[in-house]
Amino acid sequence: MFTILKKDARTKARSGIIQTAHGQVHTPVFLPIGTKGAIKSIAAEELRFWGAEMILANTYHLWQRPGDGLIAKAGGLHKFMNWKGAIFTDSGGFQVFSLGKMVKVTDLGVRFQSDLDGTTFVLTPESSVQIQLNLGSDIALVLDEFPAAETGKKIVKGMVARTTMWAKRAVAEHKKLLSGSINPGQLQWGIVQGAIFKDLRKQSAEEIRELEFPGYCIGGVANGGESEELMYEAVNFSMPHLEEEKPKHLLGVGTPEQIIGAVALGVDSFDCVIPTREARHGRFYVNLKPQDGDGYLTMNILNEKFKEDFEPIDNNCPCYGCQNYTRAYIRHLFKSEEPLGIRLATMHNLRFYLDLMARVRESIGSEKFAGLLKVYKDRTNMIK
RNA sequence: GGGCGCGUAGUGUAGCCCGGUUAACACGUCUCCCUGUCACGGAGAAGAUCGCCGGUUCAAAUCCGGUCGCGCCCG
Repeated sequence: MFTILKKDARTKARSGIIQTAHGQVHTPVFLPIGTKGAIKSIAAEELRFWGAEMILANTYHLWQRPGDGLIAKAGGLHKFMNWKGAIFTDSGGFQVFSLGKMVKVTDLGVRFQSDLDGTTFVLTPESSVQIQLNLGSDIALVLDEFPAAETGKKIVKGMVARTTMWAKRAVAEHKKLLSGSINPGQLQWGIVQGAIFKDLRKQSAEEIRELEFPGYCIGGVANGGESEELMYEAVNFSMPHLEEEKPKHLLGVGTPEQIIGAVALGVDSFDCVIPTREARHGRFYVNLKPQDGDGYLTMNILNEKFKEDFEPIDNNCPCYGCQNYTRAYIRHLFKSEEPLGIRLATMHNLRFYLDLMARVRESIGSEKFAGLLKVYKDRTNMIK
């Protein structure tokens, strides 16, 4: 169930509410990534306190360890990790594909060797549904297949066809098992593929739309190497063929400017490793000073220029690290490989992303969104 | 006083015996990268007149002499 609250006058941006079995999710929204049932270094309560309403967890990793059976025994992933909000689960396909050469894809599913112990497993559209039902997530994705960057059209066409076929099987399996599962309120969303090809995106969207999912993902845009323009094109090629009143998620995206750009195209939700992974590598996302207006910059705290800088990362940031520690100290933590550095950076970057999305939500329906969009577009142009 | 060993980037070492293009390696330092998270990871760069002086040689970190410093042993 998705309710659109406001629409932007000049762009396709809208704000809304996704109703899940574990509460409301206000869109546009960013989902912090908790691959293995944990946002690295962050407790569920903290994330909740900062206003996060939905996180992404990963079917593949939880299936492999500790196993979806164990999580079902725990009463589902929400209880297991003590997360009171909504959970969005990936199908597991992306991780299997990223394992590399051990993978063999057939119509049945994806066969691969586990990276934990080398055992051969097969992930099928059906088993992906079963695992996600055991996890009890609120939004589950169907298994899909997608190409690496710069794959030929013929191959992509085959992947689109297989994605549709798998989606049909996933729908059937979900219908069969949902009512007896841990979370009977689980929603299943479809995924549009088709890489950068206009007609294939259209075909994929139309075929997936026929299956009457309550929401959609646009996939295959964040596998690296592709330019920002191609990414927006892939979104634009897909959106017109999906119902306006249903929520859309852009898988794996992205930088702040990419997210705002996609919001302007009508996308409602996002997930990305950037804020958390880059935090672990010492990069902080920092808003410009209030007098300088909207926009941001990044700060590599490992840089020598911060060695004797006794100011906070960001004077105007309410996060724990900015309220209590200096750049010099946090740099020291990173240099000394003290885990506290990673934790402070992760907290900071997640708050940056969450606060940015809150500002985006507030701006939609007023003149402000166009201004925000312009600032971030300028930044994109500047970077290019 | 005598004997032996060691002095090579910030640190620790390799190369020396059997001289030969821009002296190698690790850690550290610096910069960049990260897009449905095997990820506190990946890539690149800077940094040494080889303790000092002299000799042999076409050519010396490498061989020879001296010298300084450090360590150990014997008196």
